[in-house]
Amino acid sequence: MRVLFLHVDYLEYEVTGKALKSIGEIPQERKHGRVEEALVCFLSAEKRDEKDPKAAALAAAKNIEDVAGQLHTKRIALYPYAHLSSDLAAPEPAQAVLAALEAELGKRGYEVHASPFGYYKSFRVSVKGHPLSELSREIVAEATPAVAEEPKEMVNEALKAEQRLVSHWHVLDTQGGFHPLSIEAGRVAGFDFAAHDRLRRFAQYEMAKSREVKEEPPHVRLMQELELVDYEPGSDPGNLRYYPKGRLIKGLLEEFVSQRVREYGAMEVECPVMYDFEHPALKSYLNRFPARQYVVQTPNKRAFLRFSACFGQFLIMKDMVLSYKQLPLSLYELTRYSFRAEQRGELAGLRRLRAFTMPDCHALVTDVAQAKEHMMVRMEVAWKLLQDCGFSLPDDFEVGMRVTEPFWKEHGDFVKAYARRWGKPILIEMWSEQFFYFVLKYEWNFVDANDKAAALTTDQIDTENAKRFGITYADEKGEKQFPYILHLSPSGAVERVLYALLEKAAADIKAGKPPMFPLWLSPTQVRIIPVSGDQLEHARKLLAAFDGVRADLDDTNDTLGKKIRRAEKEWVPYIVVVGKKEIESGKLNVRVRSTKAQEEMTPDRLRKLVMDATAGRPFRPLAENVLISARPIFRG
RNA sequence: GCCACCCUAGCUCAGUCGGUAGAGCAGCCGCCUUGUAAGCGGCAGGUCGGGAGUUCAAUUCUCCCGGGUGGCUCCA
Repeated sequence: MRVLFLHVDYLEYEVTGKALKSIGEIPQERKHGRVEEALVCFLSAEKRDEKDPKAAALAAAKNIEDVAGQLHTKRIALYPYAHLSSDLAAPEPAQAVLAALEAELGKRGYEVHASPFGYYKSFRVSVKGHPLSELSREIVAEATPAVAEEPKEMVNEALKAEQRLVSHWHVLDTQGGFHPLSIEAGRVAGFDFAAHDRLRRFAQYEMAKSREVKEEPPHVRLMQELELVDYEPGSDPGNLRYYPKGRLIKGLLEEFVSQRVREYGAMEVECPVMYDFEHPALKSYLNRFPARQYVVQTPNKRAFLRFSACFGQFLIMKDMVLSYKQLPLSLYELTRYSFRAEQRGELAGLRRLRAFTMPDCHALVTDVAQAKEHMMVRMEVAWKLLQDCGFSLPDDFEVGMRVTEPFWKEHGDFVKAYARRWGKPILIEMWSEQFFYFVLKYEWNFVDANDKAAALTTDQIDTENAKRFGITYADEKGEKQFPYILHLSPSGAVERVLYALLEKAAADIKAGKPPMFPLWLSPTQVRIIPVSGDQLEHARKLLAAFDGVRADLDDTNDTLGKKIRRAEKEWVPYIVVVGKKEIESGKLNVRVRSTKAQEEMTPDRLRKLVMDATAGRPFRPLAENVLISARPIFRG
């Protein structure tokens, strides 16, 4: 609510006409009025007052009383005046606020004159002109616990800091060459990008924030058409639904990432999804992490939903008894979910979500030297993992590295070694000082067809949080030391892995190649199609030859062409057609998606082909009924 | 969150200069028994995203809300 206070000799007004069509008639005697020696309050009720008109009226009454007290007047004129605010309440709630305010002031012993709401009025006013006679205030209702309006998001110090952040950009090539970048005429300059177009697009995205394409990301249509993932209007934006086939793929990715991180040596733990705002360490951590939180009201406190696994693992680590002999030491959790209340317009399909699944692995290391060494160990884990998920490295990604100037000066060799290992030039953002809890952070960014970049794998060297959370280890002398902490997400958010796979497939479509998932992720690996109903029984028996393979059977009585088409639209990698010939020969006619060829082979041979190509990856059985005719449609 | 645009059958889309809507595919029923990306016929299917307003009449015009897309901002 906004109020303009005027201490007046007199105020006179006269109704000239209705301002709102919906407003009721008023009696003749209310159509004009005059007050003398009064405190006039021009009032605008605002949107935010609608939630609790009573509380708004109460807060306003308190303010008016405060001002009236200083002016020693008991006479108050309330004058509805819409022009004080650009965010007005709707007429009904506004009238409710004003009525409640009038009643409240009456109760407090004031003589209250209220001019009518919803009418144009002419007025004359004589203002006294002393220092207190003109005054405006913006009044916000105090939140009472029972009806508290929770802030939709928390904007913390880190977010604000990031907005002020000044940084400088460079390209670091594999020979250690360091090229400062600048923006000239909207284009990134300072490095010859001729052989590195995607790095150019990434730098352009990061530095100039300008987009060259303005299209819907192709993965959105694909995720829907393939019945993998879809929007869920019944939830909050950025919280998606997964259909059986999407759940299958996501589940396999989740299992695979976790498997690899355990093999690397991390210990898997599980932590709560919500945390107390008032916990001292968390409170200060929140202010160093640039993210917006979901806020939840528990029965007796306000909590935020985790946006990563960091604090859960830190709270465990602070209670652990640790020796230098045990470091480096890693804890791991696959967070389903991590929550970030991203701004509405930032959400995009699977690229940017409010609820996402992030593998998060924190390693405690003794010092910078061990941090650097161990970061490279983890880099190899992530490298192999993404390769085995179906990506080409380093081709499919661009490194963005953020580093503080002091770290660069002291450990530039490490950064150069990293670029050499990566095998292509990397983009470096350098900060003159340490704004966040890390001194170095890298991300592997997938740059899509629309020149949008999305970070997948990321690791950081954290120099602050051990102190903040009280995490210590005993060194050789038995003295307590604060370790450094590495923050690795080996694959990045699982949803983003799926996003990148779909975007890659979309690029294949554009290039005239058949789009595919890696075999171990294909919802159907082998589709058996009988030529006609006569072969259906034989085809049914054939399923038994594909133990350990996701094989299904098109038992509809559609034509062969139609059944082939259906399988192709589902991206089935191996389509087995069974007719009279095959029954007689005992061989299968296999339509191979990747080569578009038809090949003759035995059932055993095909099974072995699939088993070999998926060895070492997790397996899940079919997500839906083995018979096509028994499957529902989730989405046309 | 801000600015712009979009929302019609399960899906993809027509359409109504304001008089409550149509196609293809999918679904169901029947015929066909199929040789490598859509066989034929019939039936059924809609609070035209939700609410309010203007109007004799709103899917159509206006406003609000929701969902989505693009841009800004921002990130795993």
